[in-house]
Amino acid sequence: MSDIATTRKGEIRAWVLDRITSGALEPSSRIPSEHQLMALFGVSRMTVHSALAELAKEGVLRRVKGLGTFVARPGSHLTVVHVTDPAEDVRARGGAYNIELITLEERDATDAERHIFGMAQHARIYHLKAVHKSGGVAVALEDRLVNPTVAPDFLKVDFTGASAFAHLSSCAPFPEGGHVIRAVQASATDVKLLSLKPGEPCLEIERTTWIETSVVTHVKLRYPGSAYELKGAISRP
Amino acid sequence: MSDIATTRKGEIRAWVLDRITSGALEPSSRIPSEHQLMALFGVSRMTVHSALAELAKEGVLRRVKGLGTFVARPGSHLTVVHVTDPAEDVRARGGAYNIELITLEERDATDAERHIFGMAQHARIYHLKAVHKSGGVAVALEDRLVNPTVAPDFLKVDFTGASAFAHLSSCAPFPEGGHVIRAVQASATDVKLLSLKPGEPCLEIERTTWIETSVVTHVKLRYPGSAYELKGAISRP
DNA sequence: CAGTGGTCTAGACCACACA
DNA sequence: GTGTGGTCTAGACCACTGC
Repeated sequence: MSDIATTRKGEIRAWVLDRITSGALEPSSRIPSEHQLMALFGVSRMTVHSALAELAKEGVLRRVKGLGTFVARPGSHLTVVHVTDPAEDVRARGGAYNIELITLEERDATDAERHIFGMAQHARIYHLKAVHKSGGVAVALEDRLVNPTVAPDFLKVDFTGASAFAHLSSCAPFPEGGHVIRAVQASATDVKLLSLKPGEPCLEIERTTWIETSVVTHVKLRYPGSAYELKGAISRP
Repeated sequence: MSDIATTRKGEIRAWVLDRITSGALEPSSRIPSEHQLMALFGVSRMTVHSALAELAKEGVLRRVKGLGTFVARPGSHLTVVHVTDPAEDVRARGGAYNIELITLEERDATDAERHIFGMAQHARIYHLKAVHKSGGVAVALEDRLVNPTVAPDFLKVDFTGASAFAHLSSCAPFPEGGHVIRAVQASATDVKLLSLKPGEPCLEIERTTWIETSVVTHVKLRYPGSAYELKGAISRP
């Protein structure tokens, strides 16, 4: 038995999950229909539906209208990482945060940048480049492009107090996006700005976020490999 | 307007999301109660509840019994990565997959390993170390510990056909777990086994999964930084 | 056609927070 | 107490699948 099921919905959830983990229900096999579970548990159909819909949303089941409910193929678990804000990271660890601005400007977007943002020719763009420091020690290098349409006040932000991340979160809360995580060798610039040893590995996170159809921001964060790890959980939320 | 809302639930979702993204609803502010939205949209309470519960599960809203429904604080987006199986990765890319076993044994667990697995003294453990190859080229180094209690047949698996990941997925589907992603410098062993240039950065993924209270497996995967990226999406699922 | 899941209704009882 | 969200019921109509 897995959960302490106090509700009828919880009972059904637990029943299904137990039968999967115990092997009684194989991947891709069909589970009883809502009507059958209704009779089995003596509950209304809405209750059964709610339990199964929840499990489907969590990726445990796959439901097909007109066909039935099936155990999802495992093999592609979901790993969740909290998207990080270097400024918050430092503060959460109790460090004395400060930022060293390298670039903060409005300029013409390059072809590649216009492509990322889906902008027309001669579009303008905001560009921030900065080093985040904890107690004077560099912990991350941020290189960020911002869409002026979405965050018109970006250049006026006082980055010593509010981070770019926080400001953009208020302009465009709950964005969608994509990201790439990779290990790279530190460039000469990285070595200088992050005070690294030459050739030291860095963890790079490249992230593009958008809301509706407007790309909000594109950012590359580079962390010293020796001092930074990305932690997360594997879950069915 | 954000979604093409064809259902009443979708209408309510879209209404709430629009009012958040447009700034009409600030973070932490209260949104109308289920009864108020019921009257506003002319729908039953279950429909309103379903829409709001969904948004709460996605992290957009925070609901407190007896108090009300509030806009969640943004600032901690969720990034989702698909947990990867090197064997599946290679096959998905159309490469000719093969595996080179380095170690596959049952042995006494070390103190550190017993601590990870929560095992008693003198416990036994399975240990797999292998290089995954695509068309003869090394793409990943796997170093895996397995709990014999959960996967007693692990040593009998034919790893040329089924991957460790797939076998464990069938023993313990939908596990929970945690993981750490980091950039490391290739060790001498890595250089040899993965045919790297000395000092080349590697992406390392360390993952521990468990089901109920049993730790199932602990694995370290090491990828050449020049050839591997971890991609994912930022989302409210 | 019968069976399935997706959605919706108009009620209900409960546990909780606040005044 | 009132108002809130969490859960549940016993129906209903619909769109879809496979036969």
